[in-house]
Amino acid sequence: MLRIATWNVNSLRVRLPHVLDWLALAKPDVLALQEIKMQDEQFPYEQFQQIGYQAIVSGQKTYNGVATLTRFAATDIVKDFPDFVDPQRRVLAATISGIRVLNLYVPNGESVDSEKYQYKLAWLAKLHNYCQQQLQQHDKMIILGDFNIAPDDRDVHDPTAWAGHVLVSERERQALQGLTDLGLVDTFRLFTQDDKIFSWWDYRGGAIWKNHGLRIDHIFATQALAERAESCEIDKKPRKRKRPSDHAPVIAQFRLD
DNA sequence: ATGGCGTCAACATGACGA
Repeated sequence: MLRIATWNVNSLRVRLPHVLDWLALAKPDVLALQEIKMQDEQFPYEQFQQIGYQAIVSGQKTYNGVATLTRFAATDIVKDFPDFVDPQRRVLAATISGIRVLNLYVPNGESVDSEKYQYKLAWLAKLHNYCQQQLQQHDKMIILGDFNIAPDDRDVHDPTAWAGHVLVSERERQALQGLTDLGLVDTFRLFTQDDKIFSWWDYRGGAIWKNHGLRIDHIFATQALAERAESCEIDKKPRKRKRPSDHAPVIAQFRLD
């Protein structure tokens, strides 16, 4: 059995108590964190070590930064897409228990007419190439993180208001479809076709209490793993605590032999 | 139409996020 989760914590410094509490309750084997907003030297390795997790980190001051906590050894660590020089720390690949685990913080994109949107699309093209290359070497692969893309209108609280905007725009959705075309499966949709289930809610306007959100945090898996998937769920409880991240953790469970 | 909320770096307020 493998329990693996993803959570954009929006500052690990601020959210450390929530992360420690959630690890104790949810007991994942692996937790992919995004937006840790700290450098490697500031990472609280000891506090995770004390509860049985080792950490691999690609940190960055102020913005971005990803880390993967794991109960099992992590090898073959990669922190950049090949041939893509990027000071922004958004990628962390490792092999854990024979599974290639790719932790991602996909760029936000700001708005569809911005430079940052072009960066997002270019970044997603590099991701596609990297996945294609990795899939040739690994039949068991999990790609998880904050994708900053809602796959379809079921994943959007108000599709009319959001139509054409960044996070739901056609070109981003096509990029995500490109991963599906490579054989990667959105594990959440193996278990429910319900609409209005979200992983992110705006801090403003009490969005969590009105369930005004988006499903933008995902756990994709290759077919070899998808057929062993037992669940994929979003845990809203941490989002309802005081001083929360604006994202909730997503956790999937796989049967392994 | 704008800001709405939170974090960071810094010490005022702008950048950034989604």
